[in-house]
Parts: sequence; C-alpha cells; structure tokens
Amino acid sequence: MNNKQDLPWDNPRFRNWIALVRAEKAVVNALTKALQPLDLKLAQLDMLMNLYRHPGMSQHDLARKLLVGRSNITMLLPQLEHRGVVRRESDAKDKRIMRLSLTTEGEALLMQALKIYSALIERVMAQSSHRECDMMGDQMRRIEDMLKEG
Amino acid sequence: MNNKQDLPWDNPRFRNWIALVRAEKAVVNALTKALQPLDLKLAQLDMLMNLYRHPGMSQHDLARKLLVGRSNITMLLPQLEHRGVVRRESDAKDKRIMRLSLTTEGEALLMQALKIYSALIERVMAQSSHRECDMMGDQMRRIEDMLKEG
DNA sequence: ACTAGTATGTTCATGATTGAACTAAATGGA
DNA sequence: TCCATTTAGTTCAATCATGAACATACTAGT
Repeated sequence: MNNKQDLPWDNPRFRNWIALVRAEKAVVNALTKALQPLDLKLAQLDMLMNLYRHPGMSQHDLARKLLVGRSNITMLLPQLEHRGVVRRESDAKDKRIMRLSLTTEGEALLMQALKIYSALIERVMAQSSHRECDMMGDQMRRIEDMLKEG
Repeated sequence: MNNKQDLPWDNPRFRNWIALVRAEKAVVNALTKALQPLDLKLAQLDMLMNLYRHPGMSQHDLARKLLVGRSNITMLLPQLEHRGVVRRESDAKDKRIMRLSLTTEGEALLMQALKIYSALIERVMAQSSHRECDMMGDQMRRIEDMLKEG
C-alpha cells in the first residue's frame, strides 16, 4: 500500500484543488495589502459587503453568511461600530436580535474598498476568458451548494 | 457616481470570484472537521505535504511555499517536532539553515490525512467534469503565476 | 582580512478566530 | 400559567498568524 500511484498528487482533481487554494491565498494576500491604505481588514470588508446587500441582518445570519462563528461577529463588530460605519439596533419585536446596517460613512468606505477589490479581481480574472471564468464560477456555486446540503 | 451599474456584484468576474472564495472556505471548514480525529490542523497538514515532496527544505523555503510568514513556521514547528513527525537538523555548510524532513511516523500520519483530504476533494470535484476541473486548475495556476511576477 | 550588506531563524506584542459555557429572551406544550 | 427547549448574543481562554526588532551567520567587494 501507499505506493506512488495512490498519492493524491497524481490525481488531477486533487492537484487542481491545490492550485485553487494557492491562488486564493495569493489573491487574499494581495488584497490584504491593497486594503491597508483604508485601514480595513478583509474580514471587515466581508461584513460591510454583506450588510450593504442585506441591511437589517442579525448577527447570527451574518455569521452564517460569512461561514464564521457567532463569537467572531461579536468580537469584530465593536470596531466597526466605534468607527461609525455600522449601526446596531435592537429589534423591536424580538429583543434578542440585533439588526445591523451600514451608516452613510459605512457605504462610502465600502465603495472605496470595492474599487480596490474590483480592480484586483479584474486584473486576476483577466487571466481567463469570460467563458472560462463563468464556468469556474458555476463549479464553485455547485461545490458550495453540495457542502451546504450534505 | 456609485449607481447600481458600477457595483461589482453586477460584474460576472467579481461574482465568480466571490463564489470561489465561499466555496474554498466551505471546503476548508469541512476539511478542518474531517481532520479532527487525527488531531491535525490544516496548517500542519500543509507543512507535512510540502516536507514530503521536498525533504530537506529550509524553514524559509517552506514559508514561501506556504505563502506565510517565517515566524509562523517557527511558531508551529515545535508542535510537530515534539510530536515526532518532523525532524529538524542544522545544515552542515550553512549553520543558519535548518533542514526539515518527515520522520517515518510523519509519513504515516500524512498518508492517513491524505486519505481524508483526497476523499473530500474527490467528492467536491465530482461536481465538475474532468475537463471543467482541468480548465479551472489551469486558471488558478495562471493566477498564481501572475501575482508572483507582478 | 575587514567591513557592509544580506539571509536565516527567533522573540515578542498584537490582533483574529474558535468553541464552550453563559445570560437573556422567545416559544411551545401540558 | 408553568416549565422545558430553543435561539441570539456575549464572555473567556486557547490557538493561530503576523510584522517588527533582533541575533547570528554567511557573502562580496575592497
């Protein structure tokens, strides 16, 4: 057992996955540096993006959207709230729930960050044709759906 | 400015990238759980994989391969060394360099972990045809090469 | 041989992330 | 109504990752 032919590196699917992980990490590293002028962490940007698209989200929903623990949200929100970019309001009907939304400053900051993010992704994705890129995106959505179910 | 048409979510390239990030995180979360029985963290597995393929690597080279900081390696190695899966030896010619390699136990542990990893990736990648998967892998390698240069 | 520059690895303080244990609030039967 | 269960959010300790400052060792030009 465990001869060379059993090794996952000989499996194209495995090698392709490794390539994905490495590319993702490389882009994340590049993006982290590109966001430094805004004094914004990638995790914070993820929050702003989700709150922009789903204002009034609860912390629990935000955590699930970001695939992250609930306590993580609790730990990171105060920074954004104190900075004045995120608003946190108790739900009137259910006092357990905190409704989250962006302030005007939050939206402005988000737009600046998105310019940086978009430019990087545009540059990165220019490596592929539109058709290739769309196929890749479809694959990724299928993967996430699959893991959500099973 | 900043009307809807400028928003990156309307750009397929951007949406596809977001899908990739989410899928990657979902798989990483699943893998982290799947590795718990071996008491092995994903970062540790990454090290073992690289040391298996490139025995005698220095810590600096390992850090660059993993796209992490040098201090990260210094902090994580003692666990693996103490567990008896990684060997750390001073280079004879250049006393600054530590040569890293797997012990027999390290290789055994790696093989167990790779079975788990492969099985998950096989399941995940079964969402795509071989051709699609290969195209995706090629895209990812182009992305990493692009960021390495520029 | 000397010195300046460079490379490797370590230490330390900081911030990010997690999971378990906890509080408070809502829900749903009996 | 009362009690058990579930849900939202927080707290806390432990772990991970980072970058700056540092010590040591090599290298190259003079």
